[in-house]
Parts: sequence; structure tokens; C-alpha cells
Amino acid sequence: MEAAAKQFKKRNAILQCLRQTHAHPSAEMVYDLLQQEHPDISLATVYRNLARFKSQGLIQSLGTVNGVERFDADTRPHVHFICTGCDCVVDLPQLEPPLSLRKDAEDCLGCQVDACQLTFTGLCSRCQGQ
Amino acid sequence: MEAAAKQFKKRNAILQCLRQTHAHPSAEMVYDLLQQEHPDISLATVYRNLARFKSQGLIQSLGTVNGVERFDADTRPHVHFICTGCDCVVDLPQLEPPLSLRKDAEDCLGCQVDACQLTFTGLCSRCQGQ
DNA sequence: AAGCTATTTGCAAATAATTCGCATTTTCTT
DNA sequence: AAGAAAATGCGAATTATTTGCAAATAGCTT
Repeated sequence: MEAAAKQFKKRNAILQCLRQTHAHPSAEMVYDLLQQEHPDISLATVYRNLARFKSQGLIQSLGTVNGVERFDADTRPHVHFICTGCDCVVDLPQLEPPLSLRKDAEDCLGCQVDACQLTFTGLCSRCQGQ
Repeated sequence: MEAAAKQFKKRNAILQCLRQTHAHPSAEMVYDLLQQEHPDISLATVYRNLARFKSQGLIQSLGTVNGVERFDADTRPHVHFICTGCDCVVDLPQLEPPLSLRKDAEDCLGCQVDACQLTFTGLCSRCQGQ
């Protein structure tokens, strides 16, 4: 095996891609981002691996923005802002997620809370100037 | 026109349906709920009117749960709990949505925040007993 | 390195939720 | 009652996502 170890797994490329961006990409966005490095990757592979990462807790889903699911490799609870103009998603690590309400929710409903998601929506600075 | 004014609009039936339930239904759930009263309603009409109500601010969308969009006729900001076991959605009117963070978000990003959504996910009391 | 098994992938077809076009019906305005 | 505008039903189209399956790849065992 003298040739360069070009053949790592595509799976890792997908995870790295997610970890290197702050764009909270969709499956198709990941697919597009990987085109340079892996022109032969399949969209199905991206979907499959995103589903796997999610079930493994390696990434989290932000739910869907305009009909398409968006992902985040940062699994720590943090606040998001979603622009209804351009569909961009931005982190707000400065803001404290209201985790203290979690126990209240559990007490109110007798449920078991696994995650907390706080999202602001509106227009980003760019989209405000139309 | 002596016969009873049976022919109000289906549009209103859809809105009333949403207002009378706490199930945060999807389009198809609304369609099913209306079958008794309006067996001749079309699913497309439900979709069309939900979109209209949303754009008018008469209802809000909770985003999608397991791939299907869910709606709420209560447009006041309030906290939700979503069960990942049975996909039920429950209000938590007792909990205070962190609206105070809204201004912080705007300051951080220079954005304009229009809405705030806080959602807890986990297992409801029924689903905890498997 | 060869052989064997399990996993991953690409492709194309299938699925599922939602939207759209258009003809018909209903409502509104006069 | 007549005509214009809006709402609806139906079926087809669209779009995101999933799946079946055969080929490719990676891991083991010798």
C-alpha cells in the first residue's frame, strides 16, 4: 500500500463536514459541500449517515426549516436563531438555555425530558435591509 | 332558502376544529377530525387553509414532528413538550417562555426577532411505562 | 496474501407529505 | 338574478427522504 490512504470512509467525511461548518446544513447542503472532496458520494449515503449520527447522539437535529431538516454537530444545548428571510441558522452561545425549566416541565407533566430547544425566528441583519 | 344554513364555510370548520382541540394536530389529523361534520372536505383544502391561517397569524406552526407539521390555534408564546414515543404535543402554560432573552438575541446578532419557541422533548408519562 | 463475512455505498425506485392546476361550486356584490 | 371573485375537490406534480438490492469496501482468520 504505497499509495496515499485516500480511501478512508465517506462516513467520516460527512461528520467532519458537519463539524467544520456553522451553517447547520441540511442533507443536501452536506452533499454539496462534499462534492469537491468526494464527487462520487451519494445523497442516500449522506441521509443514511446523518440518521445514524443522530441516533448515536453525535449530532442533533434542529427540526426542519422550510421543509428541510437541518443538523448541528454541536450537541450541547444552545439557543438558535433562524431567519425566515434566507433560512440561515445561527448559534447564540452567549444566551443561557432555560434548562432550569426542565424540572418544572417534568413535574407538571410527569414526563421525562431529554432535550430542550430554544429557537428565535425573525429576520437576520442582512435580510432586514430587504 | 328555508333549509338550515348548513353551508357555512369549510374554512371556518377548520379553524374551529383547531380551536377546540389541544392535540396540536397536523393537516391530516384536522382532516380526520372533520370527517364526521364534513365528509366531503378535501385534504388540499385543509392544507390551503392552514397555510392561510398561518400567514394571517391566526394559528402558529410548531414545526414538524416526525416529518409532519403540527399546528396550534393558541398564538400566545408558550412552552411545548413533545413526546418522542407517541408524537403527542402538550402545552405547558405554567412555564414562562424566556422572552427576556429576545432582546439579547437581537443585540447579539443585529437581527429582528419575531417569535420565540421553547420546546422540551422526551417521553410522556404514558410512554415511560413503555 | 487469500478467503470469508459483515458493513458501507451508489443507484434507481418507492414513499410520504405537501403543493399545484384546473374545472366546478359557492359566495359576494351589484 | 347576473356576473365577478373566491373557495373547493380532484388528481397529478413536486420535493424531501427512505429503501431494496447488487457492487464495492473493510475487517478478520488463517
